Amino acid sequence: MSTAASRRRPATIHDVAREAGVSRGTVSRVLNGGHYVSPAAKAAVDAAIRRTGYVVNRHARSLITGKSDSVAFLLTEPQERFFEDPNFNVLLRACTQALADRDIPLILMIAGTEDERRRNLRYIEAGHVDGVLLVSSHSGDPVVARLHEAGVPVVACGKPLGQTTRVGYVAADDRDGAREMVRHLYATGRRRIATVTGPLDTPGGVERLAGYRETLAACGLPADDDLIVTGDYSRASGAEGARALLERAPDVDAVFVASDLMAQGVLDTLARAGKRVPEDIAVGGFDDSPAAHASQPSLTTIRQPWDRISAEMVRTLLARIAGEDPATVILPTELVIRESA
Amino acid sequence: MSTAASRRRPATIHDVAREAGVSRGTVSRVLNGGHYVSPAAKAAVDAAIRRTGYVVNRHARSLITGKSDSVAFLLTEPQERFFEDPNFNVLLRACTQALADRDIPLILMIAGTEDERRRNLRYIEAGHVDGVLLVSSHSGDPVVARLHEAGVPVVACGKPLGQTTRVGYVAADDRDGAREMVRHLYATGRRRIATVTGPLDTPGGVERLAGYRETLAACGLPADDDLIVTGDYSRASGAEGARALLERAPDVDAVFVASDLMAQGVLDTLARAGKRVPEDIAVGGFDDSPAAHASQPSLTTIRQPWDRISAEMVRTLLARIAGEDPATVILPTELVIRESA
DNA sequence: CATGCATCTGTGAGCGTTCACAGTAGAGAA
DNA sequence: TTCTCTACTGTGAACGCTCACAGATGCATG
Repeated sequence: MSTAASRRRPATIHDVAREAGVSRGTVSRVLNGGHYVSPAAKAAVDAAIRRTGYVVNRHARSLITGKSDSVAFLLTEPQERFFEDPNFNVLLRACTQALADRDIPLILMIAGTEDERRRNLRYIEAGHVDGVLLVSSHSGDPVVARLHEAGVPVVACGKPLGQTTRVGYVAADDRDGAREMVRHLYATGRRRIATVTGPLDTPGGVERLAGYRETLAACGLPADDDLIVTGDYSRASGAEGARALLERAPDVDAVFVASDLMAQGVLDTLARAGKRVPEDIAVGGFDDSPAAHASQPSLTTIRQPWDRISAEMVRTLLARIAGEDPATVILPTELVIRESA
Repeated sequence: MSTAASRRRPATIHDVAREAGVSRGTVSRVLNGGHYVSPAAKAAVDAAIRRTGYVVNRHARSLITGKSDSVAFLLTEPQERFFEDPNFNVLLRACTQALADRDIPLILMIAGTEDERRRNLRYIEAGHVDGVLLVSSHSGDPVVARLHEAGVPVVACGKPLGQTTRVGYVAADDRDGAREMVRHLYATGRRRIATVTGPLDTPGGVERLAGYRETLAACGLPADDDLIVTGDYSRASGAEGARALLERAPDVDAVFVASDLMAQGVLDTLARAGKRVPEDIAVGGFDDSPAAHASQPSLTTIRQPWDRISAEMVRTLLARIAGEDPATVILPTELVIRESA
């Protein structure tokens, strides 16, 4: 009677029901938690599922439940940033896996251009995904507001700046990480501590600068605008920033750089200027990217807990989808001491 | 009468039909190409769609067509490789965009462990995607055979080694790229040309080594096994390979390294050994990764046309889904001359 | 005037699920 | 006994769409 699953026509819930000698409803109940099903029926259904190789048709299910059982990973960044920043990779991978653990596929969306943004929003607003993991660090991003308006659950990576709507997000404690690094530089005897910041329309740029300022004040060091230059997270801007710093304040003995990539640029410039690191100038980075321990000298930096960030993003997004209020999660960073400071 | 799309209940094809004063069938025909529809009806439907904000429910469509209108991007690689190799990023992004142009969502799947592999295969075999973009460089990958057996259209990135089944793939011309690099080294006067290969169970490892050998022979240089060391694409293995090379053949004047990342390792070792690049030893890489022009000295390398590779992968996969036979596409590489050779 | 053909349109059926509801059986309480 | 409650099971009706088919129209052809 029973036959193995045919490649041609995949087994349906009907086939399973017939095979198990029960009704569709019972099979469906087994599929959805197994409540109100007798042990005997459940066993029969399980066996029938195994025999037929049945896999639920998600389209049919989604059609009636109205849920898609999938979420979007939406990246609204200019192209370069995506490639230069290794954090995105870690984040993407960890989110994919955290979702896979719950059997939820991740749909990757990249909105670099206005046109792509429109297309992706259309897709999302049509209800084709249950929620959105948003990676978008720039302030005033209209996507956040649009999604909120459409009633789509969203969890952002990093605090979305300049938003009037309340949106859940998960972030590392940028400010405290910066504090910790500057405290470390101070503790190792540095007294003229400069900084190369990130763009000031990103949370990382703003918060890390704030942590730097706070700690300088707390240590009793004077605030000096000559010690602050603004970068854009690129290696080139780090190199440029270090040049400016050396010119404006030749007596600097430490630089807190708001990203490892920029720190590479800083190291380039310092090497070219004949400064020894860390003997003449200590350099502290941020991110603990793979480049951090590959650089010469290896980089003392602040590790962001990307695995936990991803896990929390997925967890809070699913909670949001289940009806909970937007949540904010701030995760602690960790100082990683290597050669450069 | 007509009202804007309600956030609560999205417009259905019924709403559009009523709004346009036609039947569901006509609306459906407009949606699917507009054949056998009078201009007047089409205009009315288009207007109604715009007014209602209608977006097709893909689940309902998929339920009846049996197609999901989505494809999977399946990565079956050990974790490290994914992060270290910038090519994956380029590939992933370009594929996402090429698919987005055709309004097809990309579902990202990562199968690092056996468990993940099983889960992803189950999902794919259930027919939840129409096809698979496969990134898996190791030979004898059982995934290829499984997918083929399940009748799922597949296009691989790079030639799948050790497969008995015929599977379509898109690849750069590794062998010719290697030839070109070795020819370049020869043309600039080098006569003791060594190589650090990739793993020999990957197409890149095999083909680039073959190109190296061919060109040596074509140039009338003797084949010397002391000049060949095998790496694993990691920076560390490049450093290790260079050490072995310097010991076994102290007179080498050039190294063709099968990846930029390994070439970084080679440069590290050479610098430590006091060798000048390119004066004492020329170094040629492969990939043209971002690191190639960031290294000291910048790396002469072979560029793989990742944008075209992605575009071709998507194109051939869609053709395969449409019923065409598996296709093989080989794309030309390009020599990029910088400081190291 | 019938016939054929191409173009256009509406209708019913059905894709594979879940959900609400009705119904059954058995156990315990009144 | 009879009633109520709980645990379990089956059945129709959707969900929103496409597809096959039947029908209608207009126009050229025999």
